[in-house]
Amino acid sequence: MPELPEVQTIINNLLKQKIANNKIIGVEFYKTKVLKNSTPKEFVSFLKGEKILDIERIGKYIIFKLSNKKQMVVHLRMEGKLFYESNLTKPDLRFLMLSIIFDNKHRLSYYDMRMFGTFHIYKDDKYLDSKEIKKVAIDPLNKLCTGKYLENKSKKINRAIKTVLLDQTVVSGIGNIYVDEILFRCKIHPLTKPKYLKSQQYDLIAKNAKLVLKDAIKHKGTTVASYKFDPNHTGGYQSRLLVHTKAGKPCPVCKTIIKKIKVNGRGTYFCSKCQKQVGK
DNA sequence: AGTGCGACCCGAACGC
DNA sequence: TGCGTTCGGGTCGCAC
Repeated sequence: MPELPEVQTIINNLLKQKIANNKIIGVEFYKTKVLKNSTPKEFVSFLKGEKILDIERIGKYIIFKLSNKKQMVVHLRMEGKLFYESNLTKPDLRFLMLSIIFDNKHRLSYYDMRMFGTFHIYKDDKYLDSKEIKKVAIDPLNKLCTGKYLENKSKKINRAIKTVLLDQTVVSGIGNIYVDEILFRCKIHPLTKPKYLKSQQYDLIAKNAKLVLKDAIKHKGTTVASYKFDPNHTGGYQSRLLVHTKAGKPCPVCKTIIKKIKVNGRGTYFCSKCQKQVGK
């Protein structure tokens, strides 16, 4: 699932392919369900004639900065894919939602098996006031995302620490894969309530979040289901996962068999020996 | 205000 | 083999 490292990799890859500064000449629609605040007609007239100047990330949202102070905000949810390509990606054709066509004959195509992704369009930086972007808390890679910050933000929440770290209004960009990896490295049980965690454990969460997420970006994200950052490339971080998807396998630290439980409905992997639950 | 949970969606995985 | 059922994932919105 695209989380912070996957979204960042997709952006890096689009910019590397020099998507910027080509003029948009049209849009082909195959399904229109992903358009959230425009009709297809409005969407195409909004984009036509504009250029993508830059691409940024806010949490798991992708912000396309367009000419004439326009912005297109995309969220991939679980299965969304953005490919900059000269031809449509054949095996994925049945999941093709739309293609934005450029004057160099290339296209930015959106594929989504689940049709869960979202496209919003805004002018004059109004995306910053939109309800989806306003909710996004500090980025875990930000220097200001410290143990102290996480502690202050979490301590009044009476939910499992895993659920808290997945809450995008607490800290943004972390999803179900990386939260398991971060908590394992911190030796914190995913069901632990924030009030039972010490300040130094919050410091550890802040530190390991940066470490894991940066390392995952370095390896171009994690492919456990279908994530690809372009039609021919999957991520590489799956080979570095320590607990996520490892149920039944030995813990890389103590050889105890990794368990899988549900936390707030999410599949959760952890080592019951390394990650002891404190309090209830 | 904080919390819990169903809805969204449908291919893949699973069970019989 | 082939059918039906369940699962999962991020986020929203509603009920308590």
